[in-house]
Parts: sequence; structure tokens; C-alpha cells
Amino acid sequence: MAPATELTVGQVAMRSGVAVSALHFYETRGLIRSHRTSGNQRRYGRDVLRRVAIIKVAQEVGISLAEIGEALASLPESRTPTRDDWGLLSTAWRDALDHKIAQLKKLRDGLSDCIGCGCMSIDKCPLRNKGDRLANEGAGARRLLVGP
Amino acid sequence: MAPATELTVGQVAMRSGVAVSALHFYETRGLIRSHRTSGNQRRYGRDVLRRVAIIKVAQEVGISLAEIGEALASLPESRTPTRDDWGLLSTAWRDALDHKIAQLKKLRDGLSDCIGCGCMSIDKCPLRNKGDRLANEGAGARRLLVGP
DNA sequence: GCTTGACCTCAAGTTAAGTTGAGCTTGTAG
DNA sequence: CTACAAGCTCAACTTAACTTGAGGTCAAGC
Repeated sequence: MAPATELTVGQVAMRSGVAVSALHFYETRGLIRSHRTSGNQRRYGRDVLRRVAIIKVAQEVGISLAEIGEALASLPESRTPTRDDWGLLSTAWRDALDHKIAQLKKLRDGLSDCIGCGCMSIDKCPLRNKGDRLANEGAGARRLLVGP
Repeated sequence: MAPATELTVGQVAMRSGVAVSALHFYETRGLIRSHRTSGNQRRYGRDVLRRVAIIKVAQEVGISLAEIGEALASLPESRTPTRDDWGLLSTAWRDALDHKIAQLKKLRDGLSDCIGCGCMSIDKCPLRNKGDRLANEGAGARRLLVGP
């Protein structure tokens, strides 16, 4: 049979470029899964590499681990995800990205018109008042907004 | 003379849509300045509204307060910034935004090709290996990267 | 058979960006 | 002139996303 391509945390860390502690952390957050050897050590299937890659990619565009977790939760947990499973994810992500790109463009184009003029007195500033997402309440740091 | 348009924290909070506590916080971080009345209360010049607006706008696109602070530090601290002063900032910002938009597009376009294929085995994945900014070390949360 | 490096768990620390609360002072409207 | 809303300071708490450290286990080489 083909080589039993089980990976240890260390190997996954190596190959994915994320720290072992981060992998542990992702596991507690349910973003990745492992099974254990008789000696209680983690072993990962190959698909964990893809998952981790996606986690990092998504994070780089400002999507929170919680949201990534939700998306990844749509993958089947019993079997190894198929190409189609991943495809669904891809589509969902693409929409979020399109949205975010549009948002950034709006900001960029608004910015140079706006920043030098008097409109920053807030009331009439198009930057501030278009798609205004302020004033969501609650404590702690604010997340970078992404969704609709 | 024209009305002495000094603003209290409360007024700035109202007009800018950020909490009083946030304004205090920005001040400790050097993002905005105030002078005090004889009774030790803060008073702000009108330009603080523009500063705050810019802070929020920049934050929305994922720029950290530290970076915003650096940019704002380029403004003259003695006199009220002129249109040209703001213009410089605007230009710098625009570049950062262009960069970020490009990055997002690369991700978006790479994603659907990439996510469903086998290339996520990291070594050869174009998403992971182009402009790879991993492995900056140090503790704590990672900032969303923006700059060059 | 022992040593050395990889693992494990769990608790506590860190950074960013604020918020919340306590206890005290100001200022303004009646 | 006295309420009472608005300010002030300072310390502690919050969330996200991890890292660091302590104290103990596993496994592979010599």
C-alpha cells in the first residue's frame, strides 16, 4: 500500500510554516483535527496541510479565526474532503473577497478626493457616511469587518 | 472674530461617532492632541475631526493604530495642517491601499484555482509562496499586514 | 538502558484596541 | 447656590490569536 502519510505536529509545523503552539491552538478552536497514537501524540492526515494553508490565506485578508472556523465546519468531518467540498468553500470565500475588494476600492477612490477637502467634518463626508458600519457595541478589540 | 470653535471631548465624540474613552485612548497613543482648560478639561481644535475621520477610515482597511500614528506624525504639530500636508498623507495612504487591493486580488484569483487542486501541499502553492511574509517572530497577536 | 529531542497538558503572559468602573472635580441651568 | 450632567484619572477587564514556561511523557539512537 501507499506510504502511511500520517504527520506529527512537528512535521505539520515545518511544512506549513506555523508554530506547533498555533496548531495546538487551532485544534482547541476546532479548525483542525487529529487523532492520537497509543502514546497520546497527535497524528494528522495530509489534508491538514490544506486546511492550515487556507487558514493562513484567509487570515491574511482579515478574516477572523471564528469565521474561518465556520467555513471549515462546512467540510465533512468524517471523510476526507473531496475536491467539490473544497470548491464550495472556495466559492464562499471568493464572494467575501470580491466584497472586500470593492470596499477597499471605494475607500481608495474616495480618499484622495476627500482627504484634502473640507468634507472631513464628518457630517457630509462620503467616506464616513457611506456604508457606515460604526457603533456596533460591546467590549474589546474590534474585528476588521469583512462580510456583507 | 470668528467663533472660538473649540470642542469638548463629548462634542468630538458626538460628531465623530467614536466613544469618549476611545478619544482618551487615541490621545495617550499620540494620535490626537488637546490642550486643557484651567479646570483640566480637554479642548480640541476643529482639525481633530479630520484626524479622527482618517483614523477610522484607515482602521477599516486594516491599518493598525501604530501605523496610523506614524503617518499622522508626519503632520506638523505646531500649526494647523494645511491642505498640502493632508495631501501628502493621502498619497501615502493611496499607495498602501493600492498595494492591499492588489494583494487581495491575487488571493482571490489564486484561490479558486488553487483551493481545489493539490497544490495546497504548501511547497508548491503559489498562494503560500508568493510574497511569503510568514515567520516574523515575537509574541502576541499578529497584525494584518499592509505595507510593502 | 539511558540520554536527548519531540510531545503532551495546563496555566499564565502578550499585544492591540478599547471599554468599564470607581472615586473625585467642573461647569452650567434652574 | 446647589444639583447633576459631563470631565478627569487610573486601574482592571475584554477579545483575538497566539506564545512561553513548567513539569512530565515518549521514542529512537548509541
